[in-house]
Amino acid sequence: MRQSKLFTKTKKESPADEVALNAELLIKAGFINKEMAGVYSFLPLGLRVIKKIEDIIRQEMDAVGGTEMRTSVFQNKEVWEKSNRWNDEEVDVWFKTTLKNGGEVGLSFTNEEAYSNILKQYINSYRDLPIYPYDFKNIFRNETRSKSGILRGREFYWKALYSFSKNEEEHNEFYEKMKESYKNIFRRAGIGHITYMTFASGGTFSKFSHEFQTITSAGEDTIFVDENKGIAINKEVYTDEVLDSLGVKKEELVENKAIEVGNIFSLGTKFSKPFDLKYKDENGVENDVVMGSYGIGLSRLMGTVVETLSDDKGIIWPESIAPFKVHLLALGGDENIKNSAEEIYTELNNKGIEVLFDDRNDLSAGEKFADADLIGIPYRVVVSKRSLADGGYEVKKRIEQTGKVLKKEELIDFLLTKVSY
RNA sequence: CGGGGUGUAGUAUAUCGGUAGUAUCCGUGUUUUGGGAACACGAGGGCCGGGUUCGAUUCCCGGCACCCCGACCA
Repeated sequence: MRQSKLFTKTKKESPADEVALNAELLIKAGFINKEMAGVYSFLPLGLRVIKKIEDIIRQEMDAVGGTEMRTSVFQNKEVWEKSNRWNDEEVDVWFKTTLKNGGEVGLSFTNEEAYSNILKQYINSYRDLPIYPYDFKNIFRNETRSKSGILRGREFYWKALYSFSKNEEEHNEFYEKMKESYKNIFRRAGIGHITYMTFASGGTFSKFSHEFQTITSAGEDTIFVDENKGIAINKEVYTDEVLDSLGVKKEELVENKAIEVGNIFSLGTKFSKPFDLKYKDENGVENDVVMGSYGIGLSRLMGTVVETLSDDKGIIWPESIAPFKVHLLALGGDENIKNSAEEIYTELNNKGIEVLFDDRNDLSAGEKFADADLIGIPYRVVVSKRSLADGGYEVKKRIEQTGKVLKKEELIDFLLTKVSY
């Protein structure tokens, strides 16, 4: 993509109405636009990041047998009355509105009811199970206080998968798979090293739920990390009894602030009962379906990455979710430079490498460098009088201070080298 | 929802009961091009409603919006 066609521009000044680092950097760099408290639009660069994250999650969900679908945002009152969650006393984050004919509808704040209601028609026999439908969608929560930029919005983008299993054993087997799946996702998104599977309160049907908590001072939760075991315990279940049952020692735990980027939860029959989700087994006997829920906030994950990976110049995107792999800068207006830049731009595109090409005229080198640092694309390639005199193109990683000059073929080889996540 | 704070050009800010200033951004022109270039000219502003006052952006009251702390949640 040519930067001359990218309508967003970077800002020098930090927004006055944001304190959160993620919002500050994402707004300055032109990834998001604030609409109101807790509500952000995703601009071209921001949407590319969201899509990259979505692709990673989709791959991992499909790998465990997930089937993607899309539930509606408008929610039917009658469906939610079955689980007694239409009630404002039970759920205080509903956005509700009224139809012309006087009927009420709500905007999705979670998906258990929608899935249970839909799957009711399709689950009859043991042959129909297990199944793992999931979707990506915008979720609406009327938070009393949204905060921290895109870490906690009133509208946010998430993935939710629900597992429908024949029994506890089958459920548990899948649940364990999802633990690994989630670890893969956060590793691939570039925050695996600071993200811990965290034991949290479980509800009626299991002792624990599992949260995936990323260490950051911007976090809302307090967790106790056991570095050796690679796990953590949420403050909400931090008791001697729990520590004993997990076999961890208090003196080996380190307290940290963290943000919950995902969670997995055993639901048991909490929803299959009210929705009458049953199946006949091989003997013709009716059994309750056993459910689980598995959520990830994609917009929150994006914010978490920014919150944890940046320097004083701007964002440092992990290659896996960066809006582009390469930021190509043409410095100066010589025909030689322009032609060389156009040439490499075309070749990289042909090789399938995503390039943001700063082809803007009349901008100083310093301004292009500053923009590149702020936007945070992993590889910066410079074409200039100097680079051409040195025999080619200067490539520098965002995380490194100095680059090197490569010939065209060397550069292409270098950029084509696969990085594994 | 309790507590605290803030509302001034697109953005970030200053001052002031009496013509609202600066930077950036934007437009035009000339000169620039390896770390947010220089000069000149130009365009652009007081959240809403009420009150006090000769006069309110400033003081008072109400509202709304936004931020932070707490409570609550992916």
